[in-house]
Amino acid sequence: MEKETTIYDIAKGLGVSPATVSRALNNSPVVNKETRQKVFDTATEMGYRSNMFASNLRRKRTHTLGVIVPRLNSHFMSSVIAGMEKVANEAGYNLLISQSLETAKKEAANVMAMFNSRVDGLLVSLAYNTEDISHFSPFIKKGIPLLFFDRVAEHPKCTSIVIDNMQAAHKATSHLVAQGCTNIVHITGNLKRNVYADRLKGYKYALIDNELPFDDSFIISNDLSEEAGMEAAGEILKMNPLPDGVFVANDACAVGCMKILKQAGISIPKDIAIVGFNNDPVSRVIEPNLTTVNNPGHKMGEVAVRNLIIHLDGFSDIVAMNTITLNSELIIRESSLRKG
Amino acid sequence: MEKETTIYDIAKGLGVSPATVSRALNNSPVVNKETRQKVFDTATEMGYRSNMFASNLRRKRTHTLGVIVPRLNSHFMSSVIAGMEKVANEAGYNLLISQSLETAKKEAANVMAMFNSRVDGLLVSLAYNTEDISHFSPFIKKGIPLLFFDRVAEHPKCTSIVIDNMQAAHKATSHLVAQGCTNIVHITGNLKRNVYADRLKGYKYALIDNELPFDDSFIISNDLSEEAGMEAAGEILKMNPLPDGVFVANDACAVGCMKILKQAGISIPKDIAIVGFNNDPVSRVIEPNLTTVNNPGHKMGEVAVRNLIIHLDGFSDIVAMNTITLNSELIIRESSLRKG
DNA sequence: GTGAAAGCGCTAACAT
DNA sequence: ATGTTAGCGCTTTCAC
Repeated sequence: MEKETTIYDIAKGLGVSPATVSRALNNSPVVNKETRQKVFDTATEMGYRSNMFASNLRRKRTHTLGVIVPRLNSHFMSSVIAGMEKVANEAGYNLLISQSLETAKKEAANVMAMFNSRVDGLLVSLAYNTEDISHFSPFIKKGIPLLFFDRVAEHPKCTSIVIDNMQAAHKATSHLVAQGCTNIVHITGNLKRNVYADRLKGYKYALIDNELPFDDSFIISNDLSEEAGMEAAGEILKMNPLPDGVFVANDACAVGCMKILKQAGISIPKDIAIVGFNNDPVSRVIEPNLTTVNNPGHKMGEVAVRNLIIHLDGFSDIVAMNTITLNSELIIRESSLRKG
Repeated sequence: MEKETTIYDIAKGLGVSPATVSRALNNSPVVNKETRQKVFDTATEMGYRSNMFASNLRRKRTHTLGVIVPRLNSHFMSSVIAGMEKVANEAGYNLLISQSLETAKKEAANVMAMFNSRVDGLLVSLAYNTEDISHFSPFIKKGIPLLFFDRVAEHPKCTSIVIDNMQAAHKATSHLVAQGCTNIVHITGNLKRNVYADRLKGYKYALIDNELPFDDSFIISNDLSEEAGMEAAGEILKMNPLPDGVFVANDACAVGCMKILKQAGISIPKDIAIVGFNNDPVSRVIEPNLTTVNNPGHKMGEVAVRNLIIHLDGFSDIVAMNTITLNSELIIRESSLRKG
């Protein structure tokens, strides 16, 4: 391994001081244009690369953002990450990504790892079964910005990026009502997570606002996997009378559900109309195409990182803006269209 | 922001030297058992966390692996990343992830960023239009391990992790032949990428081995997006005679193709049998379910990182093992089943 | 088994 | 506009 070039080598080669080289390399406005050009030229020539550790050690900033997500391999999450990476990369930040695999335990371990890696800020979407957020206290105590997205937690010091899940669910359910459904089942996940609790609320209030009865026995709660959707379909088929609409809190589960219903000879949307959530690619492939709520993952990732960086660079009082809500819209497809 | 505890604080509090604290914290065998215990105790008590920059600055290792992928938000890629993250996390390594967005230019920029971040190793899947791999030379020159996966490049100093794309494509095509197809179109991507070149070869040799003619006019080349698949279907519909089989180099494109063919009243698999590639979730949703090749992304990610780490820890001569081939299998579903 | 001290490469006062 | 200097927190010889 050949020796690394340092700013001292450049300084020596150019007959200037290391400080000037450092300033030039960091585009400090005070340094002479010509000097800067010379520094850049010899830096390239000598194969110089900055040593981020030395720099970080001095500056006490890492230019690295931590990201903790439940799982990486869902369409929604990978879109979020893609959006985050884009903005972070453009702003010269790195992303340190880890998955909690939906368990609070691994989430806590990841938080500590992020803490020890001294990330400048942390972006989190909570695991399925996280009960409280005390494991984030090292960040909060130290004043390191902590930002939640999608599956968020309430905390006075933290910003959240979300869509209006309640409103979206309200629209989705009202749409089913408008299509003539009066007997609507809702399939949801762990109600500790805001996204599912809010979607349930939206469903409930939509029924009430449309003067339809709300009944707990019409709520099916599971892990929202495709398999869970197939099982839920089994339950639905046993109901008497058969429901005429199903609002599912994600698309994967909706798809599983539709598969079984179709197998059982149910006509969608004629017998049962279905609405999903997320606008996953499968929603445009399943037949009939699935009505769903577009969940802007890529944008959510962009917004989350942009806000965090603005705050880190000192341009925003993040406390003043505790929740950022992105727009989502209902995408109506054949799975719910019974009229017009 | 309260002051960070350093090893000096621990040393002072304990009446020993910082050197001893450092040794204890790093489990050096020379340090006294009791001293070590005391050090650990006060470290915890004082809320000490190691400063990786100072440590890295001295040790010249980052325990960070760079990953460059074309896009993050495909099922295959996010599975790869999930597998990588799992193994890296367990081994105490961090992952620095960036996307080339399928352009050679951004890929080169990412490579430099990774180089400047001093990753201990680099894992790459090439962009769609990368022509040569000269932009990786900083890594090769410095002897920093460079590992390609899926979309790989030949290089004597680099290991590649792949599936046997040719064999998989051969099986896929032979399967179509076995189902009675004699007129098989192949839709593929940029032939500079090994994955597409090899799949084309497998298709070609399968035809030859089955004594069917190989004809360039049966090759459609595009970017393999769903939209491209829809356009390709248009071309197919213009062919006379109509082909009776289509082997597509990925599932997204196959799905787009199927949508249009079905709209045009073509019966799948009776009129045209279809086989895709990757075993994307959509393949189990499209109707009829798509026959496809399972591409073990999660495993590929695990294997790639595990190999890299073993090499970094000095237990393997990575040069001795230039290509690692994972198993893939043909998953036969209704889209190609015309017999039995 | 432990300590003293040098230095990894960089940045930011402060001085000129 | 540029130079001097003092660390950032850690590891690692070299002594003892």
